[in-house]
Amino acid sequence: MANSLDTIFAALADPTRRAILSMLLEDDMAVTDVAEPFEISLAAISKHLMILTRAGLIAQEKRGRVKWCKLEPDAMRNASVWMQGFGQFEPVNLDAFERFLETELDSTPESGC
Amino acid sequence: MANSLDTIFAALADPTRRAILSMLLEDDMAVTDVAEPFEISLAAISKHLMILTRAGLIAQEKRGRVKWCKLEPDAMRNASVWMQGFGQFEPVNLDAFERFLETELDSTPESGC
DNA sequence: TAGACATTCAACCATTTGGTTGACGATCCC
DNA sequence: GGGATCGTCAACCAAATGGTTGAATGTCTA
Repeated sequence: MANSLDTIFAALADPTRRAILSMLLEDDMAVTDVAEPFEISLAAISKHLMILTRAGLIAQEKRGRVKWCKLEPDAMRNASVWMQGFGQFEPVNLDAFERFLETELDSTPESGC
Repeated sequence: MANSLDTIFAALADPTRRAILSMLLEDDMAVTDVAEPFEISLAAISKHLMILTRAGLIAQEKRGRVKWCKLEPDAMRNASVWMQGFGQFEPVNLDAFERFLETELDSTPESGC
């Protein structure tokens, strides 16, 4: 059920949840900090995080009274691979590839060993 | 509005719609033929096709009384590019990349100039 | 121990979604 | 022209979704 394309794409369909994922791209965050930039209630954010967790897109770990959220790349990769099957019939994706490779090269040194 | 990540991911979240997209990967199809393998009504299929069209994932063209559906790869590529941004912080996607590049190399000669 | 903080639970609400059915507008063909 | 075929529209329905609020749980700290 986690990592199924149904739940992954449904999770990605909401702009709030995509924004949360982008925030987590920078760093792991506590639930309260995730909620801070949004107008909606903390309970609503909690639900969004539950949906992202069930989709396998993030993982939550409780340390003390704080629950930390971090990206879990596998699920997104699964969906990405599925989608790439639809790119095969056109000579596309090369620019995206180049941008990806650049980012890869740029971030490798500072991401450390 | 078409090609927005909201509508694209929402469209991809439904298994029936993903199955339709897979069918269209093989060939363009008329609405009735798209509906044939499914248990649900033709009207329901028509709605699914409308959602896929509004998301920019397919295009529909009416010739005579038959409406032909064909894949429109741009929208999916947009979403795919967005998703690839989440692969950058891990040394992943390389296998998918390799598979893609192989397909790319295989299909380039026959896709012509 | 008491209070503050972090997070979720439970009940509720409005809207959207995915499905149905039946009627309808086009179009093909006899 | 008239019947079959293709597809959508309209009205309806049940379930899911995204939000709210208030109470509850668990944990830190003074």
